[in-house]
Amino acid sequence: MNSVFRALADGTRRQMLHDLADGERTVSQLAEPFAISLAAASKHIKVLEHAGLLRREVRGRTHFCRLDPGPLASAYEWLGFYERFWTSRLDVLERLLRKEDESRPQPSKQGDDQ
Amino acid sequence: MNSVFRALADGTRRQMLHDLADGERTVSQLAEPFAISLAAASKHIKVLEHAGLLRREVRGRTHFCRLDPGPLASAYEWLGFYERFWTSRLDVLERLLRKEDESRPQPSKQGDDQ
DNA sequence: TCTATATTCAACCACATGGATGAATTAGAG
DNA sequence: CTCTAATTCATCCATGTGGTTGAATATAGA
Repeated sequence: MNSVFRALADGTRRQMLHDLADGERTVSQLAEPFAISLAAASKHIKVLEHAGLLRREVRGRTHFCRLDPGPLASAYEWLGFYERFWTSRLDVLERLLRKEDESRPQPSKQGDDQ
Repeated sequence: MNSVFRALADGTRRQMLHDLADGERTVSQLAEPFAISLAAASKHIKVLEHAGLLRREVRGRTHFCRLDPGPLASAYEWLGFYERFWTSRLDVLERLLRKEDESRPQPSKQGDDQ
């Protein structure tokens, strides 16, 4: 779990995952959108691989990567434990009120509700 | 999002969140289960706070912490994008086969499928 | 075989992280 | 006011991270 969340804690790697969601990609293809060296991208890919989020298949001199959703499912499951906290009536009410607050930046007469 | 996943990438902090799921906790209470200094626990709590996962209310000399589920909901939502990958028929089949494989450690005749 | 391509490896650097420890801050309790 | 409790601050340390660069490895192609 540690390595999974750690891997997700970086925008570069999250976008790589997003790219992999469209299908198989080579290391160069994954690196292409970023202004970093291939070696740096290679390290990111290794982090994803170590977290089990990415599987690599070497065909010739090219490394083809594909998404492995297993750890994402585990993370999703872990977070699911807390689902009740953001779907509870109290929390929904609280967020509604906060949203109300944001869309009404004139604190002329706060306290109509609640 | 970075800071949220970063905060979740540590077992100590994940357990703190789990403790907070049972209700309000003080800094000392959150630190108690761990064999680390209060200062170290305080740092963990600050990481959670910075990620927006924890709200702090100072009453007297005691800091009371409670869970803020908002960022967890965001993370959950982010992961939800990939849900189709672990609920697709192909993936379910693949995981079933892998589970079959694990429960049958005699590789006498691999290659029946595929 | 020679060369270009795809990728990793090995150092190196700046900075973040998780921990310890001891002093500082703040506030109840007597 | 003084003592103690709750917490942070400041400093230090070892290790990890994200990045660079240049060399190494391995394969495809002429």
